[in-house]
Amino acid sequence: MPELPEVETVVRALRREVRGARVEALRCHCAAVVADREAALRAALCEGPFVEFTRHGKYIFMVMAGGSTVAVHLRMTGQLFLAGRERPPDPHTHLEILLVDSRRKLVYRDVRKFGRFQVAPEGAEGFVRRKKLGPDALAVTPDELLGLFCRTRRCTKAVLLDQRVVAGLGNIYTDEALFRARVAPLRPARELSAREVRELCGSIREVLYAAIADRGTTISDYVGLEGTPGGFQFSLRVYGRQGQPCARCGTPITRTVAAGRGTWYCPVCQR
DNA sequence: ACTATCCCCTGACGGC
DNA sequence: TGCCGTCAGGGGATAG
Repeated sequence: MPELPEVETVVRALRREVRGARVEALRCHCAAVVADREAALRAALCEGPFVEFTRHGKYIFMVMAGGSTVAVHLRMTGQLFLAGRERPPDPHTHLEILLVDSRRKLVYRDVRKFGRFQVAPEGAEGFVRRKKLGPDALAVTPDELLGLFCRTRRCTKAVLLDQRVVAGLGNIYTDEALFRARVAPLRPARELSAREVRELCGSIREVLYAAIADRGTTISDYVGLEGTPGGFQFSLRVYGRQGQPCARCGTPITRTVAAGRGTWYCPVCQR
């Protein structure tokens, strides 16, 4: 499931490979993945070349020369990759963005169809405000986290998954950051000391940068813009590792449910 | 205002 | 073998 490191990997590749390209045509095979009318998305994408690609949390923003912005969210199983024009669309291919002066196309594939392309008339910053997204997980400060942590009754994991608190963390990196900071996922957020919140904030940044360096995590569906999987799945210390020994103390990793999500942690190291 | 729950969608998996 | 029920999960909608 694409979280911040996977989205950042795609955005960096889009900048490198697609910035400056002009859209020749949009083929839509499934209306469900377009939040607006298909014609509105087509008008935005075809109005001029891609000027820039940006990201906030798990959202990708495609900024067009004409001033339009398109927000893309990959949700659970969305894939955005470049392919040769001759590649036939399979049943899970929902959008094809044909690029001018190139034999390539930008393909959107999504088994579960949870992902969305959405025109953002107010631009990226306005979109972030409208969705009430918190600061990006790579930019959030300990003070910002502390301010929200002491105002809630929820457990720490639930708070970290809340995109209005901090944007970009999903189930995998929340568990991994909590492990690195030695904080138990079910601890009420308001009980964390300022020192623990600082530690957690640092752990979030560390694990996200480490995952970006490995081009993200591929558990099942994620691929980068070139269609290749990430490599960070081999460096996960708790996520999905029920029964396997903790890397720090050897205690078997425990699985529980927090905030309705499968949650893995070390019952000894994490307090 | 805050929090929990349901829903979308499809593939994987377990039970019989 | 094959059928059917259950589960997974991000975020929006809805209900307490």
